[in-house]
Amino acid sequence: MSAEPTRVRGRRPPQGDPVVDRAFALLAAFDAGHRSLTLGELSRRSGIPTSSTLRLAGRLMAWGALERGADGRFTIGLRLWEVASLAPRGQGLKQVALPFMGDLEEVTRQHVLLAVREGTEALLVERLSAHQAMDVLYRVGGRLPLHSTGVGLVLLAFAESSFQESVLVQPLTHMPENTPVSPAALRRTLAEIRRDGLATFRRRAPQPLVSVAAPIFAADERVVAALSVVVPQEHAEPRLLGPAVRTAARAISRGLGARRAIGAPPA
Amino acid sequence: MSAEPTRVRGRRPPQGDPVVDRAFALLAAFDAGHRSLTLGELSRRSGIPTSSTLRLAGRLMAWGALERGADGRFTIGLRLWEVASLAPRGQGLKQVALPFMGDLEEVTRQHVLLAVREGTEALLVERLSAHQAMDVLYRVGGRLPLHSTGVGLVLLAFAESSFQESVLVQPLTHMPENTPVSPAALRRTLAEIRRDGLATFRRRAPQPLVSVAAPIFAADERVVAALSVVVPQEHAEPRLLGPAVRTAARAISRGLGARRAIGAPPA
DNA sequence: AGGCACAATGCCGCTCAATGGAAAACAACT
DNA sequence: AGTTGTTTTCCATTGAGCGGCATTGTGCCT
Repeated sequence: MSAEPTRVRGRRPPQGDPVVDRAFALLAAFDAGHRSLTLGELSRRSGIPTSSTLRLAGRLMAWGALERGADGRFTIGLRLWEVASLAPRGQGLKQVALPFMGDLEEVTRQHVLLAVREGTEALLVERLSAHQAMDVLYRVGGRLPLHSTGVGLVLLAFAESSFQESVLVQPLTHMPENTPVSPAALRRTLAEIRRDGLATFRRRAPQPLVSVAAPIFAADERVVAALSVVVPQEHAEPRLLGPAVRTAARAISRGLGARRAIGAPPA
Repeated sequence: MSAEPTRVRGRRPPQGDPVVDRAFALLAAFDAGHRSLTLGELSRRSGIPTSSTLRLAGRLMAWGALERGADGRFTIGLRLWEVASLAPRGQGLKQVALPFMGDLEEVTRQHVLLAVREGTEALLVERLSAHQAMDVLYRVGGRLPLHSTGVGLVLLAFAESSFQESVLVQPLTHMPENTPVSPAALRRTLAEIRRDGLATFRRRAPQPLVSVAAPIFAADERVVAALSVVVPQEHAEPRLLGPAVRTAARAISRGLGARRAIGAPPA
């Protein structure tokens, strides 16, 4: 009966995720270490078959979410950057903060960081660094741990307590040194930060440094971001840095519409 | 015959664009004047029926491309900003340029702009502005005309000649004043810019200002961006600004890997 | 408090856009 | 010319996406 070889081409394969999710999976295949990808890499990293990857990537290119160089490698497109710059917690925040960050940088001549909380990490929204500043730690758009950076501690200290607990439950370590963090000590640190409206974080490795961070309040009186300066240990005069950071943070809060923007305890 | 009311629910409606295009149409519904949208607004601005908009927006939220506030309004999500920050022509460029832009700002105490070409316009990648600087003109992520801004003229002057012609063919006007641009004069201006590696653009309204711009070269020796300072007319000493901008632009080019980065004519 | 307009969400049966394996075209190596 | 890996084209199938409609929620003007 099967004289004819009956083409089995066309049998619809089992499907994966919905199209939209796949499209964004393509975008998520890019990271700091992989800013440009070939079709094959894109396919492997996103887990989508090559042919589907090509079809989808083609659509993303047509819109401008991806670009393709002369060598055939894909990169994130400028059109995506353009709409993404409308993110209130990204560019919107940065726009208000940047001039004040510039002031801080001029005074300290080191690094000035602006970060927000995203999930269980801090996301670096902006960084100003003088030429003569110490080696760079984090890049803009990158993620920082909440429990072992100045900005992270501030964001954690002013987060909802339910979220704090979920973080404190997990085992935490300071990363380059790989030393464990005591939950009790961290709890005490967070209380101090809330009391002072200021966090001071010291790190030994890779270089000894001090980070002084303060919260930034939005119009609804909640903490939306953290501002900090990072200076080398020997350079440090935290007693002088504290007021400077707090003042800048307060100025930014006022720029965001906060009225009673705190930064110091009522008494 | 039609005794039964025969439910016509379910008849598949005529479809619009493919899903992926629609998803990005949702993102494109946001702009500088509309950073947050209700479901209805999002639906109207993207041309997608409400129910479909809700379903799609839900998926975008699950991924983090959109966020929804307590008031039900949608905004661009931070996760999108995060991947978009990997765009080589956006953040990548900015990362190299920022320190040198900072130097320029400190000297001039006014605006420093960094822009790339995107389609027939310039896209503002970064802007530094001192507090005491004159009123702000453009925002980061916004678009500028090629033919009536300093950075735009540089990008146009160093673009492929086929593209230049396509621009020169169209009728152009300087915008706030609404005066027409003479193609012959523009052609001469572009030739001068190529010769000098420097553009000087003056504008009367809304305030008299001078913009001095220089090209930034990438590793392949092509112009990928333009750098400029914008200062008020009375303040201006273009003879001094020129070398400063050119030096900074050259430093950035070198940072991008350009070896023979020009900025002045060979002789 | 009733009526009106608009916004947001839930529901569901129909179909066509999206699907991935196969194979061809292309490239870069021996 | 053979081997290996990447990119692109082709296509028969089918479940994910479709939007009209109904319902509920929310302000605003009588």
